[in-house]
Amino acid sequence: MMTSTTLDAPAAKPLLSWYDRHHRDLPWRVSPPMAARGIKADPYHVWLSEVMLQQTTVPAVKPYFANFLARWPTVRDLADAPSEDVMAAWAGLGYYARARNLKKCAEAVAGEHDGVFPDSEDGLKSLPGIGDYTAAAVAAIAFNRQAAVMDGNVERVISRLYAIATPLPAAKPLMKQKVALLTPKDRPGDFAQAMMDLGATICTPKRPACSLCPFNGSCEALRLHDPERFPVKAAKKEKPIRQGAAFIAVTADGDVLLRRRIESGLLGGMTEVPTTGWTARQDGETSANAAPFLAAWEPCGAVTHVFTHFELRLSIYRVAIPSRIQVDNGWWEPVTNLESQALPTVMKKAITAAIPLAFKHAKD
DNA sequence: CAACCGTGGGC
DNA sequence: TGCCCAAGGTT
Repeated sequence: MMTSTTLDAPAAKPLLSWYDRHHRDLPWRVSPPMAARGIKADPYHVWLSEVMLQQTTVPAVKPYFANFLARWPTVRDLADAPSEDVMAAWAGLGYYARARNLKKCAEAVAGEHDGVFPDSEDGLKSLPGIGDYTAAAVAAIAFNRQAAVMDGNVERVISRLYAIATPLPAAKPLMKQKVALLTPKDRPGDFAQAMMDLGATICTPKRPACSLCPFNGSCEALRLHDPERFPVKAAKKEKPIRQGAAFIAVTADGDVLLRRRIESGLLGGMTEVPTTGWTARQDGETSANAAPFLAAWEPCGAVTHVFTHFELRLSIYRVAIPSRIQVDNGWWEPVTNLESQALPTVMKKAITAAIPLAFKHAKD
């Protein structure tokens, strides 16, 4: 039997054929059988899902996507919504700049584009929160444009197909070239989604199922018997630890003191309980003198929360007072209303440490 | 370009 | 259990 060391160049056809048989059914997706019945993708749905899916898993996005569409069926509805409502609806999904930009983008589309999304990559990329990936994805999926869509999945597939040894992110331009050469004029949206489905279900980071891959006859990494070696990434940096304290004040009526964080930076625009600054460890005392008002603050444990680039250790203090006290930049919210507030996960953890039953599905 | 920016699930 | 990772964008 003859063996060959040369591989056929990958082609889009086998991937699209694989996608027709093995595509995932997702709430925001017009799958091939639906497309065959003449159903078109709604750019608003595509855009909303793509923004939610930035660095976020499909299972995490599904309930948020359904809730957003139920509350704001069109991009104009979202543009007209109060920011507080949008931030509250986004709470728990993370990367809150996405929610702020989502609102700005909806306002731009509604106000400057007659409620119609631009149908070109350039037009889309000029909108808030839409970068290289999302512009290409919306252009391809919603508008059938021959755009080269490259996300983390595609990077992994491409890096393996061509055994690209250059580390990310330096290898991105080369990878994008390869994607552009592979992207077909026909069904570019399905091709993009197929590449992502392939990366999510077959060409996985660990233990890829190469025997099931439509590219297994033309994958250089597989030929080298080491697909997991790709993509090569730069070493990660160590996560520093920061400390602080959080203060949960409750009135006899069951109201909790809340504040709004500034618009920019970490958890920007979200709701919080009063806290100290979060600084690199300053031995022991996490100053209870930074409390929102003078009272007999009682320590009630600690909360650890891991952010993208640091670990936070919050000392929790609580106090029960007879009635509301006027506090600058703060307001009192009934405990029964906390569920509807724009509270990020770390704040729910802090509140739960002081008021165990504050949230119905609170963790211990 | 590198730092910043959340969260939850899987192994 | 700690680490890796998931449909990235902005500054």
